[in-house]
Amino acid sequence: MKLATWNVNSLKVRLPHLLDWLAATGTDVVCLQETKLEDSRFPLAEIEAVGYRVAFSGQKTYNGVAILSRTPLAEVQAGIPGFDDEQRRVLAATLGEGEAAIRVVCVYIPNGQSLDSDKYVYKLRWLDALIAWLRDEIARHPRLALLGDYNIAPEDRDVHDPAAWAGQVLVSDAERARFQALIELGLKDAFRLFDQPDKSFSWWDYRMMGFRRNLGLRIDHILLTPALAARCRSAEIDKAPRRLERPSDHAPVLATLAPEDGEGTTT
DNA sequence: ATGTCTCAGGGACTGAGA
Repeated sequence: MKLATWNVNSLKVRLPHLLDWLAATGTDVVCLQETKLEDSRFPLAEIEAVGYRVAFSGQKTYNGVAILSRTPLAEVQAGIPGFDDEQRRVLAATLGEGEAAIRVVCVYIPNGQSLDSDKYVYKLRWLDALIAWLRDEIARHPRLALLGDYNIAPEDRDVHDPAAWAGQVLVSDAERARFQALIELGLKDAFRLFDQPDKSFSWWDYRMMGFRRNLGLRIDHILLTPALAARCRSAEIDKAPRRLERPSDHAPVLATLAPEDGEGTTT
């Protein structure tokens, strides 16, 4: 089972990339961020036509999240319960049933703009609400995957030039402490379960020829509870869509899970 | 290198957000 996350930076613009990529990779579940589409404008028919069920929570111009899955989605939840937020940044859904059910949580964590911005205060508050909610959610769903654009580079090795970025948003101590709090809920960073090339990034600024010079950050992540991490066989960043014409500024991140014992076998 | 891309409003370009 291939799970993925991709900040598409406008689903309207990136729909052809997404459909090509789904066909090329055979991804089973993908979490999208920055769809930037009101729900009435979501390209439901085009996506269903290629064999995916969809849940989405969008708004005009900004934000917007969606989950695409080859199997049905249940218990769909938009937003963090009890956290009042106009911005469409969270969507959760359950795949499968009973013991084998997997809870998928798609997040578009606020960018924060800069350390002296109100948006940074919002980011930290938002992360605190996410952490508190996930504590309960993980207790209810031992098989949980948290996928999305975290807008946090967890470590210096996730930053092309840590000295240049020191003290900036996306790498600040307070943000990294929140990422660590997620890890302390028991979640594992799927990408770091495996040896990875140095200077592996998932986002590159459109400016300064950032992608060609690999001036990137690793800010898109797949975190897995231990039950899912034990089944994780590989994780990678797929840079291919970033090389296309009119790319998103983010590349998709993937994790492959082995079937659970007894799952997918015939008798 | 205030660098690029997307979107809305409004009907050309500007500003916001990232």
